[in-house]
Parts: sequence; C-alpha cells; structure tokens
Amino acid sequence: MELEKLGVKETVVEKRREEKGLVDLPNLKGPVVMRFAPNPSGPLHIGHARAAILNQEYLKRYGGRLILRLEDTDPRRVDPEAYQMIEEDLTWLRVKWQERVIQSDRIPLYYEHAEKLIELGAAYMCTCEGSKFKNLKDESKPCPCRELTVEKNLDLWKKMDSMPEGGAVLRVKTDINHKNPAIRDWVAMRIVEDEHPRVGSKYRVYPLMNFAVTVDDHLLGITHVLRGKDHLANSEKQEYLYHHFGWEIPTFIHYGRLKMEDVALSTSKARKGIEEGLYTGWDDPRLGTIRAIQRRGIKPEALRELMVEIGIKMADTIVSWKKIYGLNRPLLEETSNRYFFIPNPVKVEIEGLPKSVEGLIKRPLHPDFPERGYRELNFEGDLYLPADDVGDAKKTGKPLRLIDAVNIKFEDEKVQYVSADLEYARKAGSKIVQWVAVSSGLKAEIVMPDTSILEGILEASGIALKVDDVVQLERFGFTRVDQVNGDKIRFYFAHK
RNA sequence: GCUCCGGUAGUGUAGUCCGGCCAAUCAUGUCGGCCUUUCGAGCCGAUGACUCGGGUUCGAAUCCCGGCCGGAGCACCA
Repeated sequence: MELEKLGVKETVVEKRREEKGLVDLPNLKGPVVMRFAPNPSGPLHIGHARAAILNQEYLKRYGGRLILRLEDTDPRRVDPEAYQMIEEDLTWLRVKWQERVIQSDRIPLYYEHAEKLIELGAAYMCTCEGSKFKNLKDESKPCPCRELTVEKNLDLWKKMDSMPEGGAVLRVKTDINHKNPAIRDWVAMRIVEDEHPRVGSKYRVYPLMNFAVTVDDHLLGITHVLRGKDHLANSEKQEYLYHHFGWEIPTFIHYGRLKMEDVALSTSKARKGIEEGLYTGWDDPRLGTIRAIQRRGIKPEALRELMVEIGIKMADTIVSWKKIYGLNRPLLEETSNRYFFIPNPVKVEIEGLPKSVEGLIKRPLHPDFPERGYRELNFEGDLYLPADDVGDAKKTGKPLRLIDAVNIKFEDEKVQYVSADLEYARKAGSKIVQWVAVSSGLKAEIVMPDTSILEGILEASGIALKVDDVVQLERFGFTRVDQVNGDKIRFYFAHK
C-alpha cells in the first residue's frame, strides 16, 4: 500500500471486455420457441416493442422460432383494424415471425381442453354470482359448485352455450387457501353475447386469457415466455393448469414496467383521446405508438438498441425522449442531407450588396460526404433570415455572417452589406446563420412533438424531397418529411 | 387493505445469485474547451450513484431483519 503511494504506476490493466447486451436466458436446451402475443385492440406501442424486440434478439442468439399470436378472445376488446396494424408495426420494427396464429381461430381447441380439464376433476362449472364468489373466495371458502361431480360439470358445460351471459363460468381449481386471493380458483371460460369482429356470433363461450395462453403456449411448444411483471400473478395461475394437465412449464421471464416520459402509453386512453378529437390519430406525435414514433423520424434501430440496453430486468424503467434522441442521432447523422430552413422568417433587404457576390452558391448535401453532391442556393439582396438571429444581431450590434456568403450588419432599421470576408466575421464573433432568397424559397411547416406548428421558409432545392426522407435543417434539427403538397412541405420534428 | 415485485449518478445500464479484484462499468444527458462557414458530427475534459437504519463478517452495493419510497395484481380484460 505504501509502495503504491510512491507512484509505482501500473500499466493500464486491460479491461475485460464483457459481451455487452442481454443476459443469457436460463434453462436452455437447444433452440428456443418464443411468442409475441398482443391483444389486437390497437396498434403497437413502445411497450409492445420491448417484448417483440427482445424475443427476436434472443432468437437471433439461440436460433428457434417466433410465433405471432393474436389474443382476441375478448370480443369487446378487438379492433378489426389492429390485426393489420400490428403486422405493419412489427415489420417496421424489423421483427420477423415464422408463424402466426389467431386465437379466435382456435376456440374449439380451447373447448376440447376445457372438457378434458373437467374430466380430470380439475375444473368446475360455477353458477354463483360474481360478488358471492368473491366474498367466499376472500375468506378462503369454496363455493358450493366446487363439489359438483364430473358428470354434473360436464352436463353444465354442454349447456353453457345456451345460458345467458353471466350465467356460468368454468373455474380452474387451484388452492382455495392460497395466500393471494387472486390466485384462488380462477375463471377459464365465460359467456359473451357480443359479436366477435372476426368470427361473428359463431361462439358464445370464450376462454379467458390465462386459459387460452396456457393451452396455446403448450400446444405451440413455447420454451420461454417473456412478459411484463404485471403478469406475475397470471404466471402463477397458469402453473396450476400446467400441473393439472401434467405439462412441462415453459420458462417465464418477467420484466419491469416501461414508461415513457410525457406519454400515456395505454391503448385505451389513446383510443379515447382519438375519439374525442384530443389526438389526431394513432400516429399523433404525443402518443407512444410505434407509428407516432416512426412519424417523428425515429429509426427502428434506435428502439432496438434501447430495448437491448434496458433488457429484461424486473425494475421499472422510465425512458426519456432524450435517451431515444441520443440513440437516434447517430443513425440520422450520416444519412440526413442538409438544407436551409428559416423558422419564423424575417424579410431583409441588404443595401450596398455588390453585384459580384450575388448568384448561385453551392453547399454540400452533407459536409462529411462531399461525394454526395451539392445543392445550389440563389443568393441575392432580398433574403429571409430567422427572426431570432435578426433580433439577436440588433440587440448585440454584432454583424451577422450569412453562411457561405457575406457579412451584414443592422443599423438604424437598415441592413448594410459589410464584406464577404469570413475572417472579419470570425474576429467580430459573428453568428453564422442560414438564409433563403425571397425569390426562391418554398413554404414549409414543421410539426413539433407537442403538435404545435412552426411556419418557415425552406431553400428551393428542397423541392426534390420525398415523404419519409429525413433531413437535417441546418442549425435547426433533424426532421422527417411528412407531406409534400405542391410546393409546400410539411415536416415532423425529430430532435436537434 | 391484502398479495407480490423492485430501489446503483438527471436518465438508461454493468456488478448483486457464489461478500474482498467496486474509492463501482458503459452509454446518454448536462457543463466547459478544441475543431467546424450548422446550434449536427468529431476530439478533449468535468460533473455525478450503491434508498435509510440496524445486524452478520476481518471485510457488505452484494447476505439477514426492519423502515421509507416506487410499481403491479386483487370479480367474467389482455
């Protein structure tokens, strides 16, 4: 210790470079089979993206199959458009699945297993009122139906289809003394009279999530289940069913809740907001949907990196937009060509501008990749400049440097040409600002993340832009082209 | 209220299972400098954390107990 203080400096020990990324899955025995199982009640949001991406990342590592399973066993919570939207969102996320199953196609399968379960004496038809059962259950008391014979249960089961909604449910026997009341004798099947958007009124008896999920996970040979920790109790419920059937239990992995700063993630809240006109649609930039994020110019790779970094730990996570921007910026930086955009434009007329400096000025589409070519800007005495920069110049009295052009100054309500010399501007500590000629600018507007709209003028060469291009408006930020209407362009702001 | 889960810098993460190599990793953010005719990129630097209190131990981010804080579930939604 004393010797160390004498300054015997060790050469830097080479740090072990641990494999950065996801922790290994437990219980691996060869290839894995996983599933992504959303409820088709709307498009995917960032929370879904986590499950989808992590599943896919693990498959990439271990090999195996990903099954997309649409969980539409509640006719009341199905949006017929969601089936399509979910696939679109997954495709955008670059998540591929090898097989797709839709639970409403598999109802007879659930019936078969329900019947088998009754025969095993592991489930019973319960005709108690919900509130009555809850009271009994909360006191660890069985309801009378629990004692029914297999024959009687089978008989009621056969009749269930003709009973009124709420008339009976099929319950899975668990442990009536389980310390968590939620686990006690949960419901496997119920009656729903509503028409199902996909299968119509073909069925009146529908499985509940825990039952359908367990049957499917087994039948589909799922080895590892990734789910949020809000399903912790469900996993425990499902284990009873695995035991009843004598099935092997897949490995359940629960991850923590994911929240986005300033975003309400819930599909139902978003839907309500859309219906009330609060949001413009599923891709409203204030929402946490995949399509909203996409519209804001965020790349799927950024989300992928985010999800891999967050991983599968059980602690909750709050993701900030800055975090996403930080991951997205390097992705956009290389691919985004540069353009001049004047937010809140102020028209100025430069006096004393020599004819010799007017004309076309070439500026690279990307400063680091000159081979990509150049855009041409028409420079003249009548210009649009950003209001902020003009105001600043007037306040400080410092000259302004117009990028790749000239120096000007503001004096007594007039704008004077000073020089073309860059060194002059450097010495004067001038701001170096973008500009667009009055005679050639395009109208543009930028939709900000809070949906406010910023009007401005874009340089003429922006006419070549197409929807979905992401560009950097110099000194302003990265934006995605959302609409091109004639000579007016609408952008969505991504980030600085 | 009951049951369960979690708590490392502003944020996200590594380390926690098998205590010492952790005066704690990496990234991002923030701030400063250099560079650049973008406020982008790049380069350099700085800042900043083990929720608290006990206990076990020669030694605790790591094990045990309790508090505090946060989250989830709790009738036929997924």
